[in-house]
Amino acid sequence: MDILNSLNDKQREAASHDQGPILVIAGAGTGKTKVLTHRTAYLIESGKAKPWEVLAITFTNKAANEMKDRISNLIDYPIDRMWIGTFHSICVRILRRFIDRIGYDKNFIIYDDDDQKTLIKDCIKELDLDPKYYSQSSIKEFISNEKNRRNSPDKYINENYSNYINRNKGEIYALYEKKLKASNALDFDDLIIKTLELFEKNEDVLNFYQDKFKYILVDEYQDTNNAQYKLIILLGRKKDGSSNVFVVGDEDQSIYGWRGADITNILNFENDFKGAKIVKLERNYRSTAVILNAANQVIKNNCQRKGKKLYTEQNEGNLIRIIETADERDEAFTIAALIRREHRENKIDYSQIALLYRTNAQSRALEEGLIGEGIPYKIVGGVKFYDRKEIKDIMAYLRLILNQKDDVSFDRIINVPRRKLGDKAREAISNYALENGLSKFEACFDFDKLGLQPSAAKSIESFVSVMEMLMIKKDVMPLSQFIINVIEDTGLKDMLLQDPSVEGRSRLENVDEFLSAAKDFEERYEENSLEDFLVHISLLSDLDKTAASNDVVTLMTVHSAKGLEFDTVFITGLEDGMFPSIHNDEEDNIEEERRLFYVAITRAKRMLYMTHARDRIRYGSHEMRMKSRFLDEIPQECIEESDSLAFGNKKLQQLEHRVARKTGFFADPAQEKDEVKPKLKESDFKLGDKVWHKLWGKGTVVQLKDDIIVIAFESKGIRNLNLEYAPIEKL
DNA sequence: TGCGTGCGGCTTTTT
DNA sequence: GCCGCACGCA
Repeated sequence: MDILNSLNDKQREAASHDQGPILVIAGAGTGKTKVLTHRTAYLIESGKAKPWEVLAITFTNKAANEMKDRISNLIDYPIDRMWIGTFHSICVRILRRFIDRIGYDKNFIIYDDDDQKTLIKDCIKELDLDPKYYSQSSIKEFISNEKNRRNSPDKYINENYSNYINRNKGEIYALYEKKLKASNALDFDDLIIKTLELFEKNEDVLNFYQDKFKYILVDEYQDTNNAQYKLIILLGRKKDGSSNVFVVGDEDQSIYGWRGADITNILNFENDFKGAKIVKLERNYRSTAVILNAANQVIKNNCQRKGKKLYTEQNEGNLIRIIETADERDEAFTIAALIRREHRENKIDYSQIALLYRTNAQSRALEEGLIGEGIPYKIVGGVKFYDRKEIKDIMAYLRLILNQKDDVSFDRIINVPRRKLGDKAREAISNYALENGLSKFEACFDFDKLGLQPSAAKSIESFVSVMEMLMIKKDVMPLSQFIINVIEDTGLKDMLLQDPSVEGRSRLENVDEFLSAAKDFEERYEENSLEDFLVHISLLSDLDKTAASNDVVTLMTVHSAKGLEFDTVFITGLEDGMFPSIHNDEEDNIEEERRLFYVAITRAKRMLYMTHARDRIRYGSHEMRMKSRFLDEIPQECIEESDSLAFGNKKLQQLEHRVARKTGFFADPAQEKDEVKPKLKESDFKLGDKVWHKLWGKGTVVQLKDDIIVIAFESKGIRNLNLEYAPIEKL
């Protein structure tokens, strides 16, 4: 069959597999997506399955969209009838249809991270617990864990009754669940959990979907958590004992353990699905031999793996450059200078260059370097578009209009824009709501019974009448038109217009962008109600918007980079405590950090740079840093180490000196004068000369070319230095 | 009720 | 070094 022609033997073996469970271990860059898409196309083209009988699950919308695009290039079927999506979006689709079976309203809303935290904060306050002992983030993690383990609050409280702290955590969990339910809201975990619950309590629904989905494909199987795993089992194991589950994954790229992903799901696949076939894809089509060699050697240090070794038929390629810099500013400027060089001399598009880091906080310094050199860039992640205050405000209005039980949204906007409704009014509303079993917004309809000052009651009255009008408008206007009405009628627009600051203007621009997103959604989808739009946004991540952008450098965390590839990659901040993160120092976690490093390495096709700083500012103060232990796991023959000075440009040098003066780290003022001494020339040295370096001491000249001098230091190994700037003396 | 100030805690990664 | 919170004043 034509569709399978472009695959290699292993890929074809996987893609054309017929009946029964199969696990495809697909190393980085081995054509995983190709196998998934070609298999799907093959199933349909060969008549084994109708398009609507295939369920393909991915982890990101971006991956889902890419799959759809690529499949539609392979076959002629309309792909919109196929179920291709993330775990979360697939579950929403099922819940939208059947959630009333487990006591929810079909127009439920989805609470994101932020909403969750707000709700948790309310719970802690309501239970009168000290936020010092119960932080929002730890409680959030706790609740998520318990949910995914499928422990109910009651069960947890019973089991931990004697432990005061844990019992209280259980109480928070219980109240949180109660409030969620009352708001007719689901959090991210619920999307999966409630689908499980639906299936478990309604055999007919489960049977319906089991019959419907003749073939199930799961991408990134190593990242499934307990609940997702159960979902696959439920849908995948048919009543007649058969199971056409096709999972693709790579245990070496399992990097979401902290989010509940369970690497044993992939390691134990054969036990869960008896008679499973296993295919390993090990031929890499992405990277040079040097890069692959480094990746293989690094990941070899892990124990939790099935083991595989990537190979390539590409040539050796460039050595990996490891660069030590003075601090994070030096790091940023060095990288910027190198990017310029790659762009100019090697004609590498900016869009083919990525800067990776362990934590989002690192992006700021890097950004400054790029700005300094005038290099265009974009940042993936960090503060997401839909997380911006002005956008969240509009969303809160939209959600409240849709679902009057949404207390979190109500609290957000009741005094935005200012309506002179402060703590007093809020308290009165909240009390009345509690006494009468209403949501806060519903309570507002009884504005004359709340026992408020006349002015406050009047304010609520006008708020309610605006909202009532909007609830009517919702059903008679196209989406984007309606949202414009919301922004104008509620006074949000005037509020933004009144702010003349730069931030104010950018907020207005964001609102405009939001409106065009709504317009776009309205035109693109047939199911374009407000409900649909809100779901769409809730499940969207920043990553999904990265595809269509112009020639700019990409900055992102290593996590975000999974699944992507670039010609040139910079892995930054390779210092102990940073990468690996100080939080993941124990044995188990260090393996996940190593996998993360492995993911980072394998993003690079041609050129890989790694940087680490000696000194980095964290929490506002300087910290000395050691280079990452992971760097020592890369074979010597793959790397070329140097100091940032080897790439010296004017800016960098000035910077270096400013740093020196400020911190006294480099040199004392007396030494600084040395810099004025005549520049060194190539002819000043010959191979084998002994030299003295200000920082690294004694060394021997081993190579000289174009103003770059390579010196073997007794303590520091081989370094490249720029003759023009290197602080060295002939001995 | 709204706004300014000062203090403390915190950063891992995100569908 | 930033954000959120508590407190105090107009």
